[in-house]
Amino acid sequence: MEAVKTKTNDTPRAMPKQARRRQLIDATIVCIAEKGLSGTTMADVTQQAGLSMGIVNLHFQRKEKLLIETLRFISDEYTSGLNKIFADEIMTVEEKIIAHVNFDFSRLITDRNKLAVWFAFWGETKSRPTYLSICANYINEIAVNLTHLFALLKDQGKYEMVDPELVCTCYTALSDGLWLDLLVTPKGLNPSQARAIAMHYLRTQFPKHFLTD
Amino acid sequence: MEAVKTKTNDTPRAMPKQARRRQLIDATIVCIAEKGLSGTTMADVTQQAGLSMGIVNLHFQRKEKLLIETLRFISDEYTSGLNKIFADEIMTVEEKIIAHVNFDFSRLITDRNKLAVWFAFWGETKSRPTYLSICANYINEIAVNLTHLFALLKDQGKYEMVDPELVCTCYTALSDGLWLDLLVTPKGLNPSQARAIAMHYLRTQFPKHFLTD
DNA sequence: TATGCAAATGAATAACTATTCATTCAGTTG
DNA sequence: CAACTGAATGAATAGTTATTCATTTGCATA
Repeated sequence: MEAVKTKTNDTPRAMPKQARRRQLIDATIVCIAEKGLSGTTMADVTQQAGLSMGIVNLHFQRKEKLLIETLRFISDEYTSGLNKIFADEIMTVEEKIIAHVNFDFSRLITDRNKLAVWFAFWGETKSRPTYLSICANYINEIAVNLTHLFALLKDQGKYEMVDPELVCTCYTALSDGLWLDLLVTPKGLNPSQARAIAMHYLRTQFPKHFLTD
Repeated sequence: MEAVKTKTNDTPRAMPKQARRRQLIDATIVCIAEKGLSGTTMADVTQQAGLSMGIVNLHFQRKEKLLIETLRFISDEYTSGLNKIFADEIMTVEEKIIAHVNFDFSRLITDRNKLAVWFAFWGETKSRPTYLSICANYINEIAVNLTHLFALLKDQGKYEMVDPELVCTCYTALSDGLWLDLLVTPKGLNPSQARAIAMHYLRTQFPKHFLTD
């Protein structure tokens, strides 16, 4: 790992608290991606941020809290992106679903550093319920919203045999698996191919829709 | 974590080397599931195995080697199960694919302790190429075999539009995602439901097959 | 430009964990 | 059954990493 500063070159003393916290979270994401969750030390994070040892404890009290805030940051970023789509009042149902897929495989979300953080935490979920509780709410909320969109599309297209809840579970699992693929074997699959696979699945369920790519 | 011995109650001195190694690997799986990869110490593992501190270094030299052997064990278990199916000379193509799916969602594979180990290692893959290299071969081999089965089924059923490679990638990602679901939210999905979702996908690709459940 | 003060530093400390190895132990052999 | 052998033990050691806090720094205000 090169000791490159994650944010700005200089270190203005009076940077707003929030910005410094964000700087440390960014550094943590890079470190987890490069050294793994178990290999990330306080020295690594602070060096990556271009700051001194004590800084994490100053802003987050304990290492564990920094990790939790890092997970929360990534989790919020994902949730809020999707919520914008769900709340939109102009897009059609079909457009919203496409927007959802596009977001899932956008640069923002398929950034390999962030994917590494996601899976690092998922791998520890069984032993640290805190990690799960941070994500549990958003997982459920998204499932409800996405299932609703599929139900609307089912009505619109007279897809008698479609089970919206099943399609939601299947799509969600599929995108999780595709993310894993993007993280683990980046040479094998790129984000736009992953997106195409997700669309392929949706077309099998709603053959009259999603034909425009 | 209760300090329950993973294997036998007694500790026969002259246990074959291989059995003692296996006992330590079993203990490691339990520890990673219960404390996470980053939280698993040598003291945890040896206590879980009901043995003494020095035993891991005696049999594996270093902690890292124990971890690698644990991943290799789980990886081999999966690969060899599938290879038996691929090599079978009696089953039809359709039966082999069903057997593959059944294996993917069998007790042996959906054991939450083992799933926790899988994802713990996936999460560290980007930072530890060794972990990836252990799995890279088998990932590729399985993909080749499974794609071949799909290609055969395509011919048999005259499924003009099916792309076997795409179906393989999609099925693989889907099962990865379903495993993650089983690990993270066991209340939400059980193995037989997960299996049903995988079959649901295959039916959409090969509608004339896989109708018997 | 002096004073106050919160932010930041990093050497020192405390806590933890992997590894070592002299010793003990249990089974085997002559 | 005494001597031998290799497995197993676990206290001691070496190494690593989180956390603390006395001190320094840079900015804001008077």
